[in-house]
Order: sequence, then C-alpha cells, then structure tokens
Amino acid sequence: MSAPKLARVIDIHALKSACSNCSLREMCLPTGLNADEIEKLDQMVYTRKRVKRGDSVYRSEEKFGSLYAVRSGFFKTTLVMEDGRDQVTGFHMAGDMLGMDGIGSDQHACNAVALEDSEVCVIPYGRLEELSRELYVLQQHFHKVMSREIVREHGVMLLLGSMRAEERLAAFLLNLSQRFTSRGYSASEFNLRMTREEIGSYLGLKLETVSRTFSKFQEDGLIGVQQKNIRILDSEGLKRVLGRDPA
Amino acid sequence: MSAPKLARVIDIHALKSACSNCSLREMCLPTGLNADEIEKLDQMVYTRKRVKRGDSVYRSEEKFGSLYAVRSGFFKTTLVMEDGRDQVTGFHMAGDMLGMDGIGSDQHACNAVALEDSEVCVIPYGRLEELSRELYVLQQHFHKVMSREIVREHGVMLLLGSMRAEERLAAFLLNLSQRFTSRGYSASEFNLRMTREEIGSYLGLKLETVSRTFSKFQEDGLIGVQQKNIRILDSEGLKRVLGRDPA
DNA sequence: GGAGAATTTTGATCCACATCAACATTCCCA
DNA sequence: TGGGAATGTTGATGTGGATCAAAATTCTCC
Repeated sequence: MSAPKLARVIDIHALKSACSNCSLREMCLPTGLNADEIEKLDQMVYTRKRVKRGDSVYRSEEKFGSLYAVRSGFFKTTLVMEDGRDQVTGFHMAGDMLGMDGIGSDQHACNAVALEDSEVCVIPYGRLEELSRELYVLQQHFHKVMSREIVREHGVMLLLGSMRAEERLAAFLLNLSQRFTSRGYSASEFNLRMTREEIGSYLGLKLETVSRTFSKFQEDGLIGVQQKNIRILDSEGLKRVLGRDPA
Repeated sequence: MSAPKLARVIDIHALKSACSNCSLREMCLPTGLNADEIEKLDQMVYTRKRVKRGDSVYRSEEKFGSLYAVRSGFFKTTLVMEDGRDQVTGFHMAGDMLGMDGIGSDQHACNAVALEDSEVCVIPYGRLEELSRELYVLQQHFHKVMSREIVREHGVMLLLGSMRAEERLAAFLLNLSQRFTSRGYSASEFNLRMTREEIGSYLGLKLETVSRTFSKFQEDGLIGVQQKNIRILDSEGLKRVLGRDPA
C-alpha cells in the first residue's frame, strides 16, 4: 500500500450559499438559526476541497488549522505505529466531522484518507471558535459533536475489548446500516467502501476472519454478501448475535 | 460485585477561592487569566463533592448537568453491556475531567466510579458554556481537553486493536508512569489503585493474563511487583517491549 | 483481632482466531 | 480492452490468551 498523497485545495468560493442550502444542514449544522446567522456560517465555510480516492485530507503530525465536514464520499481515519502496524480508528461519511483530534496539541493525531472520491467543507478552526462565542446554538452544537465522538469511541473500545469476532462484525453492520438510514439511504442494502482488511483493522480482526464471518452470516441467512454489496436480510438476527452466549 | 451507590453531594461552598489557589491549577485550568477572570472561574466551581471508594460520580443514562474535575483520588469509567459484561474505558486521576460523554445526548454514557476515597469539583455545564463564551482562553482550554480525550481514546483503540498482551501492559505501565510524573509523583514507583481484573478489562485481557504478564516482566527485570506496588526498573526495556517483533 | 470475602498467583488444558497457503475474482489503468 | 495487481474466499494448521482449577495472600469490617 503506497502512502496516500495529499489532496490539492480547490477553492470553490464561487459556489454561493454553501451551508444555507446544503442538504446536510440538519446533519452538520445546529438548528434554530435565523437567516442572518446562517449567513455568518456561510462565511465561515468559504472553501471546499475535493479529495480523490486514496488521498488524505490531513496526515498525522501535520499542523492543525481546520476542521472538515464530509460533504460527500467516504473516509477512514488511521493511526500508524512506528513498526508499520496500522489501526483504522473510524469510518466517516457525509455529515461527519473530521479533524477534532488536532485541537488538543495543534497538530493532527491521525490520517484521514478518502476511500472514494469525496468532498469536504473546510472550516477554519479560528473562525469556528469566534463564531461559537457569538452564536450559542453553534457552540452547543459543536460541543455535542465532540462529545458524540468521545461516546462513539467508547463504543469501539467496548467492541474491541469485550466482544468476539461475530459480535464485532454484527455490531459493525448494524452501525453502518443505522448511519445509512439516518442519511436517508436504505437500511437493508448498501455498498461497503472499505476492504476486508480495513474492516478487520477497525474491528481488531484479520481480513480472513472478516471474510469467514461474512460467509457464516450468509449461510445463517442473516445477510447477503456479494463482494462489497451487503443486503441485511435479518437485522433482528444480527442483533441476537450481539450479546449472545458464546455457545 | 455489588452496584456502586451514588455519592452524596456535599456542598462545601464555604471553602473560599476554590480554583484560585488550587494546586491543580495548571492541570485543569487555562493559563494567562488575570485575577478578575480567575474570580469568575471560582464562581463557576461552587461545589465540591466527596466520593467514597466504590461510589459513583454519575451513572450511565443519568441526566447530564455537570462536568467533574478530579481534585484528588482515582476513578474508573465503565460501560456495561446488557448481558453484564463490562468494559473499563479509562482510569482518571487528579486534574482529569470527567463527564464529557454526557454533553452529546444530555445523558451520561458511562459510569464514573471512585477506586479510592476521592473528591471532585463540580462544574455546572451551563455555567461553563456561558463563561467560555466570555473568556477566550477558557473556551480554548475546554476544547483542548475534549480533543485530548478523543486522542487518548484513539490510543486505546490502537492498543486494543493491534497490540499483543505484553505490549498492552507495557503501554499501560508507561502511560501511568508518565501521568504520575506530570503530576509531580515518582515515575518509577507507584501504587495501582485498580485490581488486575480492572486492568484486564481496560486492556481487553483476562485478569490471569495480566497477572502472568506482570510476573514475566518481573522475571525479565523490567519491573518489581508486590501486589499493588509497582517499581519500574527498566523503562527503556518496557519501551522495547512495545513495537517489538512477536518473536 | 479474626473470619470470611476478595484478590492474586500459578498450573493444566482448550479454543477462537491468527497464520500460512492456494486459488478465484475483481479492479484498475496503460 | 487486456494483463497484472489488489482483493476476496476457503482450507489446513498453529498459538496466544482464555478458561478451569486450586491454593496463597491480602483486604475488610464486625
């Protein structure tokens, strides 16, 4: 696997009214803003950036300056150990916020890599700080977004620390399904954007185990798998796999 | 293990100047505040709470209202699955902030349990929001604290997803040592406040494995163990265990 | 201060997942 | 559009850490 190149910044400032008519408004913005306030937000997000499959939005240790709202596409975030082992720490889709790891030390603490051609809204962090001092709902929203990231990671720790392989994969599929649903896509059929190896890295499993477990779920009639295409046939069954006795 | 009882709130408002002369000032507060601003902070933290060993500061699903700065003592945070399995998601000592998991959904997402008699400063969240709109350095500081929690959890995910038992325990000991150091305690000798089972839960290992690995480190001359007392004899050696070839 | 509970250590055995291997399929771009 | 690389599947075997067990030690609190 070759090191992803950094994406070029493409200023598409010309696009008017970035946030005000963005379809992701209720995913990534606070509600209850008046026209004036939304105008301010539009000015905050004055750049978008296209990121080609395999390229990074930011890389670990790079200076931190902006947050990135995923506008379209799909990302993974990864940590790399000195000896080369790497760990996928998350998968991120439209409406998700990237880069909050960089605030604490003023440099990024992971790599954010596009898994398909994608687009992000660049949110200069200084502007966000300023505006969230003015707009209470923005402050509140931003804090909630950070808090939810903490809670999400708690969940992954539970998964990695306490679940067996089948439970991990079931939890993973149900989580993906739920996130697609909340974005208006089908809950029961979707295409994976990541490889078996990336899923394995995220779940603390080897790719062979991921592949075998997919096959087993298929045999059991829980899902239909055809390469990257997943159909969830029995979501209650998947839920039963979670928290089921090892037997 | 019986369910920890909730701690009583003890208003010790009478104590003057909570923050302004707290020894943890540089751990838990922003720097660069003038006397006036520190006075404001003092008014934000108007309650402390004693938490007896085994009691909780808050429990999962409880309504969120405040953050808690650990003033003294030692805590664990835990998640519990429906089937009873539980996962320790962190250990927290003086200067650490607890409760940020609750902001996103307005209810707590884990349990915070004292591992020894402890004391926390209660920070009403609404007051913190208000003040951080006024005081830029407070806003900045709070965002950094949240971001660092995200990064800490990234690290745990790497540990749980990619490391073997010895590496996990070495990383754990080095991390504890570093945290004691930054609080002015000895880097090379300390007492564990948690049981082998709690360490195991945090590291995704069984208590027997934790115990065996401690013994092995002792045989290898890396550490001295006597129950909860740990002496680090060869921290370079411990670092070498991390990122060493399985062989 | 002593009895019972909780915690820790160590040994023997087991098993879930890793590893190694071979082949099939799909993707990608030259 | 074809060929090589990347990805995915499945089987055989190995092993790190889990599990089961028993005894030693240390708390805890009456």
